[in-house]
Formats: sequence, structure tokens, C-alpha cells
Amino acid sequence: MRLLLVEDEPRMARFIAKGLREQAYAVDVAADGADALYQAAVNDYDAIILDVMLPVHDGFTVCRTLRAEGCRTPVLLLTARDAVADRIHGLDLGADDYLTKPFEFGELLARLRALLRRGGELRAAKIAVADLLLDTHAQRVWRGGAELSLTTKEYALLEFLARHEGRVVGRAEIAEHVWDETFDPFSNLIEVYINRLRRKIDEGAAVPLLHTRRGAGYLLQDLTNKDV
Amino acid sequence: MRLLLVEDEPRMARFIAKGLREQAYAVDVAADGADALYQAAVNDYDAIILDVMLPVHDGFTVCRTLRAEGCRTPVLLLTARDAVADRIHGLDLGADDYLTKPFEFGELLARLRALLRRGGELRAAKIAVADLLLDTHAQRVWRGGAELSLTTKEYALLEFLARHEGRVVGRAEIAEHVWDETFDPFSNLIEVYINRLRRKIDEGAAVPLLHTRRGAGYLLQDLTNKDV
DNA sequence: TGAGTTGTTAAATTGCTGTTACTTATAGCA
DNA sequence: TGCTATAAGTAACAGCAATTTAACAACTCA
Repeated sequence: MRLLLVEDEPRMARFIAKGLREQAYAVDVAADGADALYQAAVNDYDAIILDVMLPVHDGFTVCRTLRAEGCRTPVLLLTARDAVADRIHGLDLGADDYLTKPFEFGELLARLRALLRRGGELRAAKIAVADLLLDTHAQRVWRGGAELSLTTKEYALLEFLARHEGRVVGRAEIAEHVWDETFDPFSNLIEVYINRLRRKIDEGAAVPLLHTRRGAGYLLQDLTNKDV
Repeated sequence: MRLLLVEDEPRMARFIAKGLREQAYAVDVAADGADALYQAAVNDYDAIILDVMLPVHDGFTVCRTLRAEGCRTPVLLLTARDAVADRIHGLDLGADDYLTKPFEFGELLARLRALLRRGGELRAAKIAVADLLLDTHAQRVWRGGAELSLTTKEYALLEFLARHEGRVVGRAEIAEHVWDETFDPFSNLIEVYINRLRRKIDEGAAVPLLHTRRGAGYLLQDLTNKDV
């Protein structure tokens, strides 16, 4: 589990980071809002712990910006004591939980665990791409109402493509997320699976959804639909 | 955008280079420090990706030497995992960012994009020139709302011109940043590609955007629009 | 054992890249 | 003004790398 801690006060940052690392979390620390946004953009964290009092951008701004950019990583807000307005404000802006300073470290851990547990649910359980529907919990797929029967790997590949609807995803990215490190980047396994997926998804359908961008990768989307 | 990848392990080098080329980067590969320094001296790269573990000179030496010679090209350092001292050392020596191995390819791309933007805003993923729109993450292009289908090279050339909107860019510059070391300066390949691009971008459009400046190069801009 | 899944190999196919040969446009100059 | 040299544009094509496809081998799990 990888966390981003956003806290400008060095003593406090060190203290929290140390405690979290003892719990086997991988912790990155950002000292201000700009750095926090950069780190969050560049890394895929499982949760972000965000102090409200920050130089450059305050915690609220950071939180709002993250959500505006489509980041769904759970955010735990650290607010000043008694600042009830802060808490409400924070939750409004897309934070998932808050903790008032000073807090007990055990409580931070407890809330963090809850957040991480719930984190899975924040990720959309259902994904729709045109008339293709994925249920990520049940790992079931429908196209135009009819259920398709996919193997585990086929499903994993499809879910990855669906999570990046409308983006051309390269083979390197696919290999990394759908296969493990034993994947041989010079085999054509990805092509083989794309082929298998196409037959199940697009064969006989009115519109194809899975498109090839020669030299770049693959793209899942209904390209006949203008308003995207 | 042209990159120099410095990595001695052949499998890793090919894997990374392939992934980068999928993102329309022109990539040269150097297998050791001496070669890296030579390549960097001869060519004008937009960024250098530098593995720390190298035969001949290690990555730190290469980085320090580059900076000592006045090279300001952004450097992304690939360090071993948990080698905290390495990171600090690297940033001291003038590297601009680092990534610990093993890394996720998406993270490499994200950091690279940030590096190439050089202090600009973090997510300038879209570039607009009049009614021409490029989405650099998705690698897709629209003119006046309709999507165009460009090949990887066509896209790379267009992105380069778009990044220099309103500036006349010379052939040498284009060759240097859109093609790699295998480019033959006596061929008319650039003219050929400009021609292909024109057909896709400007054919049938009300205003042409891609203009020739005889003896100088090419220019991408809406010249009918006064306030530029 | 047998059905289903995953991964490998190889052949067929597609269409991108870069070359060549040629035409057209432009600027300089007589 | 017209000639000429040079720069730029166009068309056609060959080679080749990327992708698709089919067939099969290896493995897994009941």
C-alpha cells in the first residue's frame, strides 16, 4: 500500500511517516500543495493524507483540484481542532474522511484502514463503454444486453482497456497491468488476446469498439459517437 | 520529442525504447556512459533517461559531466530501489527527477511529460491551434470537431509543429526532434510528410494552418486570425 | 482423463516508412 | 520580362515491420 502524506511541518511529517512505515506502508511526503499535486499526478497512490494548513495551495484547494482532475484516490483530511466548518467544507470538496489535530496515532491508522478498505469501492464497480457493460466485482460482461463469457485474462485485458476508454493504450502499459513481470515483451501474446477479445466483443456487433492504432496501441471506444 | 535512453541491459533497453516509441517519441539508445556523452554532445535531445548502473562511466558521472559541459537537457535518473542516498546524490549532481527500479511504465511516462514541460503547468495534455486539437495523452487529433486518423510519424510531426505554434521551424530542427539518428538529411522525407499532413489537416478546411516559409521552414498557425 | 485456458510459433496480411523520379513554384538575376 | 537555379510539392512504389490469424503445445483444475 502506497501513501502520500502532505504535511508542511517537518517534525510532524517525520513523525507520521515513521509511524506509517512501521505499519509497512510505503510513504512519500510532500511539503506543499504544488508538490502534492505533482506527486499525485505522477504516482498511483492508494490513499492521500492531507493536512489542511499548507503553504502554496491549502488542503482544500489540493483536494478540489484532485477531484476535478478525475483522481479517485481516497483522501483523509487533517483539520484543526473544532474547525467544524472545515470538516464540512472538506467533505464537500471530495475528501473521504477527516481527523482533527491533535489526534492519536492509532486513530489515524484505524481510519486509514477503513479508507483503504472502502477504497476499492470508490473505484467504479460498473464500467460502461457504449453498450458494453462490465461488472468489476462479479467480473461479468454484457454487450447490448447479452452476457459474454470471457476467461480471466480476457477479462483483465478488457477491464484495463475499459478503464482507459478513449485513450490509446500502449503495449508496454498493457503488459505491465494485465501480465506480470514474466511477460516477454517480444512475444505477440497481446495481439493474440486482442484477437480473442475482438471475436467475443465486436463480432456481429453493429459498431466495433476495439480499435488498433498501428505503431501506438489499442483504443476502446465507440468512435461513431460524436459527443466524446 | 526526441529522447536519449542510456541503459546497458539490452532487454530492458529494448523494452523501454519500444514503449516510448509507442508514445511517438523518437528514441536513441546508448549502452554505456561514454556513448551517452558522445550522443548528447552531438544531438539536441529533449530529455535524457539515464540508468545509474552503467559500465565505463556510471550514471552519476555522466550526469555531472553533462552539466559541467553546460548541457541543460532535463535528465531523468533510474536508480536502484531504496537507494535513498542515490537519489539525493543524483539530484545534487543536476538530475531533474528520478525513478526507482522497478518502476511502472505509466509512471515513467508521467514523469517524462512533466520534465518535458519544463516548469510549465503539470497537465498541458491538450494543445489547440485554431480549431485543431491535439490530445497528447490519448494521442488523438481533431480538426473542427472531426477526428483525424494520423500515423505515428505524422502525429509526431504535427505535435512538434503544434508545440511551436506561430514559430517558423526549420527542417534541421524537425529532423532533430521528430526523427532519430537514422534520418538521412539528403532525403526529402520531411516534404513528403508535410504533404501527407496537409492533406489530412488542411484539405477541405476553410483556413489552412500549415504554411511554408521558403528557405526557412514551416509554420503552424491560423494566419487569418489577427490577435496572435 | 478431459475440458478449458494460457502461451507459442509460424504464416498471411496490412499498411507505414522512406525512396525515387518527376513536376511545380519561387526568387534572383540578366 | 523571361531565364535559370534552387526549393518545395506530388505520385508511385518497394521493403519491411506491425498486426492478424490459425493451429497447436503446455498447463491447470476438477
